Amino acid sequence: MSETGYRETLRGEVIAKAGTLIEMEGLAALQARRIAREAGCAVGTLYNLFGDIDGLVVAVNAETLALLGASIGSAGVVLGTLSLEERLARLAMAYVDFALAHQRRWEAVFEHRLPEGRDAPASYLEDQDRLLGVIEAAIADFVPDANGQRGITARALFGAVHGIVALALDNRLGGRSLTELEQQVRLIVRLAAIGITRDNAVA
Amino acid sequence: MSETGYRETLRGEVIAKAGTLIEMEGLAALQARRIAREAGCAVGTLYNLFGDIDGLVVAVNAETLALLGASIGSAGVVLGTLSLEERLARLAMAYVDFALAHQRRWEAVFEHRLPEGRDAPASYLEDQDRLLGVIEAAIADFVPDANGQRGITARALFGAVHGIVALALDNRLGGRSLTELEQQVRLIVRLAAIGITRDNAVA
DNA sequence: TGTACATCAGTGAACGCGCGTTCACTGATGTAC
DNA sequence: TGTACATCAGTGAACGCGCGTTCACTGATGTAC
Repeated sequence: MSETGYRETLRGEVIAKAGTLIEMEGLAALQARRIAREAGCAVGTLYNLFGDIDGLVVAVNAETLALLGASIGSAGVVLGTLSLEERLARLAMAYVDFALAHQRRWEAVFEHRLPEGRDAPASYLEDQDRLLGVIEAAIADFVPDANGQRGITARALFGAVHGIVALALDNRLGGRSLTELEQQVRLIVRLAAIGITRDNAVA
Repeated sequence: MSETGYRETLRGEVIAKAGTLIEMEGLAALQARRIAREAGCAVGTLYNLFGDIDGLVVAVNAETLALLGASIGSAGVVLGTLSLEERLARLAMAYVDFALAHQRRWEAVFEHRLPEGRDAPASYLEDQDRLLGVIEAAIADFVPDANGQRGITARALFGAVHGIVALALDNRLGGRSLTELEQQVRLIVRLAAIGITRDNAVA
């Protein structure tokens, strides 16, 4: 379908440069003049390609989410016949690794706010669903799907790990060091795995 | 010691108005002219009182953290002889209630970044320690303190609940509705409680 | 008590900067004849 | 093939705005004599 013309290429390059810039100096460094200079195009071109700066940020964030999805996805396909705890640990560590490897870029996904009334593109939701799908698949053997229980569990687990990671990244509350981050994630994963197993045994 | 003079009173009023403004319209609405107008003082006065706008934000955030600390603290003192799960649930719901009641104000604590090289006041850390202290006290009967295990557990639990709440507040990832938020928090708390109990029984 | 002076928190018009955004223009490419 | 014209992505100087911040000034309060 889409023969990648010059326009597509340029667009991709700008997104890549913008991603790097965010990764290096954070979302606030993504200014029109700055990214134009670093991507080697004119300021006006950014507006041709992305509408406005928010559009560029959204494009970068979408790519970031897709990268995370791919990362978690690869971790998900090799879970084979592992124990529940080990499955959760693999997925959680994939998330931790991604967040640490793309720290500021990952923060930007949550930091950026669209102006009132404008909302994120559909791909955000799709990537989100794909992510949760991987988790749901990983726990499918252990959690029944009655009443959407499996979905709730997947979301709760994702949120739990996310929270621990987020607090560790800006150590405003909670996390002290990277070792502690890993300890905390492994702990919550172990507790959840035990809890899920016992809970089903009882119920 | 500090007779609350006019200056102290004014300072308190400005912080209160700024808190309300953030609560209503978010951190971005806290502009010098705006807060000066709403607090009924001159722009320059803000600089006399807080040094700069970041100083004002820090003051508001410190107050927010103190309020949360008080809230969790009150929940903590009535745990009596409740089960572990019930204890964790009470604390977690206190957190959820606070975050929902002061949504944008609470987001501001995590949204605001001090300029490079300047760091948050000591009171941030103190409030953080107080918060974790409450959680540690709640789990003390169930988690041994060897190797700082209790502290790790407290942080992990806090982070887990925080993550679920944070994702629910901006529903970019994870949380769909408030009912789901509550379901997820109750679930993670139950799983953790079961996990902690069984883990100790086994180990 | 009255007067002259010092102090200093409070004031707000004005400054300067940096940002997102625009738009008249350029020049490469495609099309018609 | 050659010429004239149309198109349109790309350009970047210039615009305008809104922000944080400053600083010469005001006037209320405290102090000295």
